[in-house]
Amino acid sequence: MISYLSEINDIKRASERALKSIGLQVNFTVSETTMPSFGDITTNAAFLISKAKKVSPSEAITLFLTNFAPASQELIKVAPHPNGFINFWLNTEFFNKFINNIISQKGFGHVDIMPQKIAIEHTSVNPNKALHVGHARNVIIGDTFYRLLKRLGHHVIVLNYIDDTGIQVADLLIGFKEMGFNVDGDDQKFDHYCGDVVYVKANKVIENDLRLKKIRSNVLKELEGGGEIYTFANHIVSRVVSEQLKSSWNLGARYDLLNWESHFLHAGYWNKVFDILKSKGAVQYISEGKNAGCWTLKGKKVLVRSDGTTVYTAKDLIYAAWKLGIVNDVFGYSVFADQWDGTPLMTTVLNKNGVKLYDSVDVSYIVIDQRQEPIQQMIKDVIEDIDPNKKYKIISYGLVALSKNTAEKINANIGNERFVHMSGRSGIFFNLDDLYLMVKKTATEIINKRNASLENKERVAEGIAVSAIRYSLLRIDLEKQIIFDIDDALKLEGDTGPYLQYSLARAIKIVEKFGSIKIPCDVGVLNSEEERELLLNLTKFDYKLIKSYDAVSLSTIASYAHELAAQFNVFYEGRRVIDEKNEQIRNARGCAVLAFTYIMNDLLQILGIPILKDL
RNA sequence: GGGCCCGUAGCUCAGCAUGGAUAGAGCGCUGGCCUGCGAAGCCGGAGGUCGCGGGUUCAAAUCCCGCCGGGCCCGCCA
Repeated sequence: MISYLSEINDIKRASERALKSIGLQVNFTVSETTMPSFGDITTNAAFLISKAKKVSPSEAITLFLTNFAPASQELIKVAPHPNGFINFWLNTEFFNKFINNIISQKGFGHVDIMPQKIAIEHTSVNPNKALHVGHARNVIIGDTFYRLLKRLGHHVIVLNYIDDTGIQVADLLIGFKEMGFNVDGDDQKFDHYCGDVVYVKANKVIENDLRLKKIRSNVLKELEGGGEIYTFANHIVSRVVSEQLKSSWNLGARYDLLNWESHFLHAGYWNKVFDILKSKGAVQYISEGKNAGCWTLKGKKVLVRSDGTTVYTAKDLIYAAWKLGIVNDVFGYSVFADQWDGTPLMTTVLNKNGVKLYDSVDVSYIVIDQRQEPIQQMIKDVIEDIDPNKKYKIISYGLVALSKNTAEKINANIGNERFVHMSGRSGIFFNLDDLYLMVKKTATEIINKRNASLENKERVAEGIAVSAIRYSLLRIDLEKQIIFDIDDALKLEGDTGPYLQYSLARAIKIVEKFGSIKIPCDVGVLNSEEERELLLNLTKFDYKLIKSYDAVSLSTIASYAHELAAQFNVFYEGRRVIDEKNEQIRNARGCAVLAFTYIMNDLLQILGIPILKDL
């Protein structure tokens, strides 16, 4: 497919040949320009020639150009700038080829990349509580990266790991078993009831009660063993997970498989993994010092305690090894739930009579918050050391905290602090479901004010809520801490998800009213700056996707989508389409608008933003 | 003490991968634009020592070093 990317690559190859024939091998760049007046693509090759050959910039340019012969010469005009840059303009033929391709295949189509088998794990929230806005960041990052991988043509499986044998679940169980909380819940959603009421209270009491602490450690042991308590836990945990899933699904996320910590333990995975670790020399036995009697990673991090039990990191290692096929899969599989997109969500089962489902992958991504990065880094080192053909990739993101204003709204007093970190234990968190309902309510109010006769108001308000929430978390760089503010979250104008939906809706309306477009398109008549900029940016679709993938930067796609939408809006305000008198121009603009709808549609799909024809 | 991340306009953020030519958005403030494809929009104005200092370079918001400020991690917890 011809695109901005294909031309950049062509110019790169041609420049390499040119430099080679001059006798140079230097690290030049071919990149986007900073301003429209500098052309569409630029290279710094002449600077480097000038320096290496000790000639003037203008001589360097001449030297370069006499040896420069791109394959698609007819699509590019070269425009050297006296100060030393060599700029390139993409010409009408290029844009016509691109636009006609998009229109004939109703979209951009295949992106050129080597497909891989990939697993991505995200969400993985302890099953004792509801998802809060911090978890939402994890879900949205994971789901969007999944959508990007999928769009690029990779074979992807989405995993969600349930730690059903941990201390948080144990606390919850004690709340039910020992403290008299009603297992049937009250009238709120079961995950909210467990997290907001039972767990918070149970944890507080247990921490100050020796008897209950003792019971808790027994519960923990029994959970790993799989007795009567485990059956009870299973019942509670499944209900919580089912409710958590509803929250994720609301945001447009989906999964392929649930993995349970208890299944890995009951299937005896640790011994298999431990054997491999020992045989590869990845673990060390410590015979003296404070870690005497323990097995460690890198001689530091304890994996197996002196009493022979394992620490939590061992479970992460088991899971990592299983994902990448370093240990064999012994599970059976069955359907856990049907999802909104029509796909089944599978779960492992311990009796292996189900079909084989999981085929180990070559690359595994895990989405985690920054606090867990060091330990995951250690796991990555160990795993990639054991099998260098496998890749264990970490996507980490900054924590989501609550602004002072937001904390006060959930009755948390934070004194003079500017923000507060969320904590399930102390009851300081902002539940995702609450956020969703609040944004939906605000959207409904706006709809009633501006577009009261709209059909499906409920569905539209939901679509707006999803877009606002997803976009606001995606537009911010992964590394950055987010201080969540509910008032900001309820703003639906400006650089927001609804802005993208709105621009696409406008474009779709034009396409509907336009009538039939004559093909092939000739967009050569669109020579105003705003028209050309729109066309140019459309051609950058695969360039931006690949950049986003390579750098694991979802804000790259978010800003690209925003930029495109803004350019479309400028075009929309400045140029008429349907009632344009000049038939040639009218048709060309119709082509541009149609191509915009295809590309924007694709981008919103990747961002997980619902496409609304009316809002 | 060791390590990781962040610092760009009053506020929230792009830009940094691969150094480049006039640093961009949104919110807020302010002045305009609906008898015309949807005003959740568009156009204009005010607002910037790119945390500070040094270094590399023809060229630094971008790379390197140091410092300051903010956040986080460093358990035989999970």
